Amino acid sequence: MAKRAPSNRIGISDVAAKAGVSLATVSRVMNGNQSVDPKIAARVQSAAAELKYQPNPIGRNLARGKTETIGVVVPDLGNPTFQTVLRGVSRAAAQDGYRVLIADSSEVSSEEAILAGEARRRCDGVVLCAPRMSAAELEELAPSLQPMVLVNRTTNVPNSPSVMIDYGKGIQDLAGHLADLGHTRIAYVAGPASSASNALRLVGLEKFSRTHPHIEVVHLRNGSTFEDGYESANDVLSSGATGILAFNDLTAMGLLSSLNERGIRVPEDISVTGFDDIPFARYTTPPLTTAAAPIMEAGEQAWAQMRELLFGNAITEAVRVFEPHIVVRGSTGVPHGKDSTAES
Amino acid sequence: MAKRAPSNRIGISDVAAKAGVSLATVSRVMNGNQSVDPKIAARVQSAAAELKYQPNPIGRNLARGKTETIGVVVPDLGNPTFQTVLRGVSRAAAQDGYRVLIADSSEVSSEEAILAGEARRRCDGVVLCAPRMSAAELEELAPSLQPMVLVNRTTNVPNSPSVMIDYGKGIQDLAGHLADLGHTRIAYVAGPASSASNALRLVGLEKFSRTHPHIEVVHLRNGSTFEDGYESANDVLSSGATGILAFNDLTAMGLLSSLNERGIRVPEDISVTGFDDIPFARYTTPPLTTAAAPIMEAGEQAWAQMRELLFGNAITEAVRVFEPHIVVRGSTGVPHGKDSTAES
DNA sequence: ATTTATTGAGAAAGCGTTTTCTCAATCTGT
DNA sequence: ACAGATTGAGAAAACGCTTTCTCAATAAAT
Repeated sequence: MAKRAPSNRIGISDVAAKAGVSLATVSRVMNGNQSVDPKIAARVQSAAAELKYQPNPIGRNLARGKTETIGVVVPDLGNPTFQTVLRGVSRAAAQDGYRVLIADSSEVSSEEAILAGEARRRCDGVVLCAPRMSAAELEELAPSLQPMVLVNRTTNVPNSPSVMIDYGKGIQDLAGHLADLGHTRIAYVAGPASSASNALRLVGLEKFSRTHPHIEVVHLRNGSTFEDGYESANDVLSSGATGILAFNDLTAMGLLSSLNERGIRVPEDISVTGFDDIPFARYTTPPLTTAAAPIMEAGEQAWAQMRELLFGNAITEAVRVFEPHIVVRGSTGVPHGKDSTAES
Repeated sequence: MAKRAPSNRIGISDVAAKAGVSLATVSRVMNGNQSVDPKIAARVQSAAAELKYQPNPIGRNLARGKTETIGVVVPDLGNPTFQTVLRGVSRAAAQDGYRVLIADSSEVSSEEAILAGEARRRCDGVVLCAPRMSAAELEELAPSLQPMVLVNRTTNVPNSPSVMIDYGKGIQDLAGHLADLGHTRIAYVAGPASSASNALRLVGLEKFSRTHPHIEVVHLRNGSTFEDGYESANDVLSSGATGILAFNDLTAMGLLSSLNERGIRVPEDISVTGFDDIPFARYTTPPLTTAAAPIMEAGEQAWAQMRELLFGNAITEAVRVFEPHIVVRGSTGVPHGKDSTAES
């Protein structure tokens, strides 16, 4: 791009001309550099104001070698979890004057690495949500993405902090809640096998079983949608469990719906819990006991980690863990036959 | 930024050196310029590949005067509507190799104009969702934002296309559906007064009343949340209407919940409709009759409009309107006393 | 075989800033 | 008053590319 187009946009040189100073001085004034005579500074300021001069960020980016923008890579912008992470990151970053570029791989995981790389080149750093990416691929990719922070997974690549939701702890707490109520046979209606957060729940249940040997935990395969939950009813009933841990709120609602149609009372006959505390969880009949994951906070912390990487002195190597907190509503209660809560 | 930091990142000059050609040639090869000897091109390609050279988009942006990025300004990233618009824009733009920078004003409407301007300077164009901005302010802002496309509002500033959801048509169709079922007294439980889409619904109802003079339409003030819907039950019942048009699915669900508690049967005693067709609308009891707004399509079309502005030959001045389509489920039926549908 | 058209690649001028370098002018201390 | 320390502003180099300009080397035409 050479001498074409007289570039109507007004630039730093226009201001310099109007104020009768050099480009360098204008730049200094615009950046609040102190080493400039207040008188001249004022002259530049007013010239800039009169011309409504706005520095061109692109030129600035090149000169400074940074964009004040970070990329957020998500596998699916339609997924409420990632929407919320995105929102948390965006809000927190905005506080520090940073913007967010989105890279939605639309579930095409083969594109993920490329997309992340492109985003990284345009930005000062990347927040990566890539639950399905293999550990090996991540390990290879991570160094080229730094500064990078991971969401809901970790890697042992140096200088790659993470924020995590402790799904294992959440499911443990829910199981504990059912145990406290007196349930002795609990069923976990699992999510998709490929889901990383499902794996974390399984680890949590493992731990639960070890600390509660007298409680039977049966595992049922299932999915993550309302329909999956609906269709799990047969398995649930034949499992003989009185307390059901659904994979998430959606499947819990599906299950609730099916149980309701069959005339099975919740929580009198069967207790049901969800996970996530989506907005509608409180409006089901009965309102759903669930574990609320502080996803937005996680997003905000992802920015905090990124900020550490960008301007931090200390070498951050942290994994910040967020624990879901359970919210008890009407879908859980004392199992049939018992008539008093048994607090542990 | 002068001679500091030997800039470890490999650049175009490294490739040029390795391939034994000039920078210009490397650039030409990287951009698929035909006027380069295939032999040399191959040499450059392999040099680039060996060095894993990736062009720096920032330098490229400056040289080309464009970023292949568009900004999407939304008033609240937590609002499902804007999330969906964002997703639609992002997906469609990605098809053409464009990325999206998000600018969330977090409901601070005083910041909206500034944010939009900043986004514009970093991007090649802006998709603006600013339902609350005054027409005057928009008119003043619009020229400085172009190329710009508006979502769910219009302006008479030249070259400022829009995509719109026709909320008026949607509510008319829902009212028409109730009329067809035989309802003669219909209540509209309005949304927030400040809401632009509420205003559009009112206009639609106006039109409906004109074409259906024999049907009474009463207006009730209300809000946009589940709770608002729940609390509207008294007004609804005392209105004497048998068909209720709730502002949206959320308020409809609140109303449904309250009616259910009072033992009022839906749709036998009262028919209820929502608006939006949120994912849970199909899972209420009874499943909710509602109007589905094709928001994601609108987002996709917003990109289509933007593309026209960016590379289009014709001067686009279009307003693209998307009509909601009603989806009839179990929450509407023939009013008490009638026993057959009366098709119009 | 000589002139003209064509292809192809290098040199260099941007793109709009920031920042280093440089040097004149003003200030300090004695 | 004079050498040395400061302050302050302009000139120019960078940032990493793209693209025009220019010109040598071929191919085509007479």
